[in-house]
Amino acid sequence: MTIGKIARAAGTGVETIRYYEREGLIDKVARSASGYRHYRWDVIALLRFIRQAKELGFSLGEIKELLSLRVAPGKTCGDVKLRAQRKIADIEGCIATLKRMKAVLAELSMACAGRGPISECPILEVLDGTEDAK
Amino acid sequence: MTIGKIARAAGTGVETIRYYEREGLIDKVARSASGYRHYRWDVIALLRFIRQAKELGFSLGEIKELLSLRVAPGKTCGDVKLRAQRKIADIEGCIATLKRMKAVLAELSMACAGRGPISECPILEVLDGTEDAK
DNA sequence: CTTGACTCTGGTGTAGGGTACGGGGTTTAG
DNA sequence: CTAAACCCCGTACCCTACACCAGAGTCAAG
Repeated sequence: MTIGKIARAAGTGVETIRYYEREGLIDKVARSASGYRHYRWDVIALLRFIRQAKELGFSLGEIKELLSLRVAPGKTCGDVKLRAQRKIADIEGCIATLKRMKAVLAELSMACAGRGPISECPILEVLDGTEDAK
Repeated sequence: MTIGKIARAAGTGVETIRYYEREGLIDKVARSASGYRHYRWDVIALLRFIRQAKELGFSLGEIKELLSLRVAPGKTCGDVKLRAQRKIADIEGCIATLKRMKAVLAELSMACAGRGPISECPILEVLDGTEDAK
């Protein structure tokens, strides 16, 4: 399996695979005499793993960590679970921030009739910060 | 008011102000004979406006748009309100995505006892995608 | 007058997650 | 045998919102 075939099979780009190799997410792999990378099938599963983890919000750095757990001696499910729970907490923090932003925006939007001139728009007034609307 | 004083007063960096000027968020301002930028007090309010809007999730590009609305002829509150509501929708989309991610992670986390060896970790198994866990 | 704090310009660097390009060598189908 | 389709490497570029730096000029206090 050359890199192009692996890429097509995993639904990713060739450059992406080389990038992951550079970043250490994928092991350096055997080369043919002419320098072509030669992959085994299981790399496809690995690439899928990476994509799934990315979709769950893990960064490539975190994914690298997750992958290294699999081969680290003495590591247990608990280590993986810890990462998952930390990520859940991250996501919750993110959601909370977004909700706060949304609440403020909703309030502003409410306060604005949507007609009248710009100069009297309560949204812009609050953004101007002349009255503190924390 | 030189740029440094404005920056301190507004709680931002000097570079930031010059950046905003380059990006067109702040008008080019009068210069002294030696080329120093010379600001009026109301620029502080403008910088505060930008910060508040950023905190509500508007990008600098969107903020520029908001600012240009203020001086555009014939624009009404409705135009501003529209932007606010679009941003609310953006944020809702973002929250929905995060909630989906969180739900999947929570489920995985639940499924993992947190003991046992890595090789049997249900989290890693699902990420591996051998069984489709969309 | 000197010193230190400030300002100017233009260019570069940062992080994240890649994509694109250019100039080569290789493999494979016809 | 040849042309298309691959592959290699290194580098540069995308985006955002700045931060940092060098080298030079300027301003205010002592």
